[in-house]
Amino acid sequence: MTPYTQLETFLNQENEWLPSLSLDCVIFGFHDHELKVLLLKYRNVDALALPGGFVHKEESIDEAAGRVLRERTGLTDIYLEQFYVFGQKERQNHLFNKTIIEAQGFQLPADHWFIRRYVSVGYYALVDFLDVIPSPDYLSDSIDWYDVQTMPPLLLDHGQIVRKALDTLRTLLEHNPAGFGRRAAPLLPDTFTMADLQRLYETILDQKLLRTNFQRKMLSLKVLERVDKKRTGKAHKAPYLYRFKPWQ
Amino acid sequence: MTPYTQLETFLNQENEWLPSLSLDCVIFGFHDHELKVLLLKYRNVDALALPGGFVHKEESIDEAAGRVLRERTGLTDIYLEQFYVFGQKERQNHLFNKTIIEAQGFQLPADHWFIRRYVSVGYYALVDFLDVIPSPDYLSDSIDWYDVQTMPPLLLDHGQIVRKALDTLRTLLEHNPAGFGRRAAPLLPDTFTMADLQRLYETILDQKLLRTNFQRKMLSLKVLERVDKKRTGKAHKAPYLYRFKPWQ
DNA sequence: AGGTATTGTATCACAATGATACAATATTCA
DNA sequence: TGAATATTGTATCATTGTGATACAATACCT
Repeated sequence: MTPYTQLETFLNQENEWLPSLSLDCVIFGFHDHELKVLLLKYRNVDALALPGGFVHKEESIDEAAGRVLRERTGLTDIYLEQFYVFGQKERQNHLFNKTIIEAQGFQLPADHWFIRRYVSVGYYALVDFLDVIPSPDYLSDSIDWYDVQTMPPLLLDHGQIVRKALDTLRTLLEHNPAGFGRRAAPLLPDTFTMADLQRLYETILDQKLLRTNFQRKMLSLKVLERVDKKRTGKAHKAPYLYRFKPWQ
Repeated sequence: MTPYTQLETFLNQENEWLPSLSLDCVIFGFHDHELKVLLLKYRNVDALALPGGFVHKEESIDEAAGRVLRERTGLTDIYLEQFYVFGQKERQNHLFNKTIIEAQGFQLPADHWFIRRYVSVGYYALVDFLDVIPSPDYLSDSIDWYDVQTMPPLLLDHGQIVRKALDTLRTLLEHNPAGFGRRAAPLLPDTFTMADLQRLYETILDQKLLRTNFQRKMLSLKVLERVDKKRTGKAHKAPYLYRFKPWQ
């Protein structure tokens, strides 16, 4: 099917979806000491946006979020969590949707379902950066990882949505570091050093932590398992490697 | 307007609302050392349900929640917070809605907007028990306060919604007692004793707290202001009265 | 006027945390 | 080859926060 007919098919699928409800996924990865988020760029539209989607009439919103994540990343069985509903009347996603469709050469009638007002449920996911092979769909030019700290301004309220997701992550990490540690497992390689883990925490919290106390704290949580010595070619004492213990 | 025509008008208002989106309000009050929640009973239907509503096409979901609260309690400027979205496909609110309408003697066509699937945003509010004069509307028999601990089973997933709201309150109270203290102001009279405050905390947390440590903790938060001596007729040492300090 | 139940505060032990010190060590480089 | 280097693992000290207990103060009752 050509992109053009795919799009046409999509635009005729009004009855597939629950009206006025959408969802946006903030998909976090970690690489090169940077917290990354998966963003896509629509054809002929300049700014970046979150991957999002709609809810089938016969699926729960959690299932819909899992499906969107799978469609975008190919990943299954990923921890996904709803964190907020964005329902400002000024969201103007209808203008945004009109723009990305018209950039493809289509004209939409004023009451087309795709350019109505949507209330959007925000979900975030923590995924393994290396497992994701981003591949753009028929609406988008590209889908890629961007550093959360330095990403360009996003379309609509998507910048706010990313910030809220980050806030949620921070709260989780401050109030329930053990729970976070487990869910954060995909963000790190199978085994990692304490310094790796600390960099992840520092990136999310956006603050420096005292190395020695961080180590003490992490070990006291009993969620890490010491593996071996790292011996790779660094000119210092070789650090221990750790992995997350299996659940419970 | 008679209840009958009011209901008829309402059932014709499909275009007023955002489709597939509803909201439910968990309105908490505190009285007689019990945490209460406002529940309504629909005419000719036995079980209890949360007051809920829909979102106007020209209002944000937060505004809609404020409006629903105002319609039910007459209260304005109340702290309201979104705490979760309930989007299971098995929610079956359509069956529930069908039941409460047919209990009024109406027959609805199978595709009527009121008996479609809804995804519901949960909001909670903390209000002054004494300020609320519950008055039932044309769909409901009664609206009244029920003790959270002993309330009867609720319709649909409304029991789960109340529990989730309580969980959110608990988390707030454990991780941010100062922030909670401020928002909880409507739950207590203008001035109150430390024992009153402790009973509120114990009720929400559903656990006993050590009196002396509770007092120390609360005073350390710097959100309370000591007022006077209580002299009312209790056969003990008169406790101090406190009030919440104005914000910041 | 003494008894009673409750309240306000002090204190002790212990756990958690911030901060600093220092020895151990894998590699590099003189 | 062996000292230099940067980092790592652990110990320790001071401070703060918390659970638990003790006790004096006091408003009202009888």
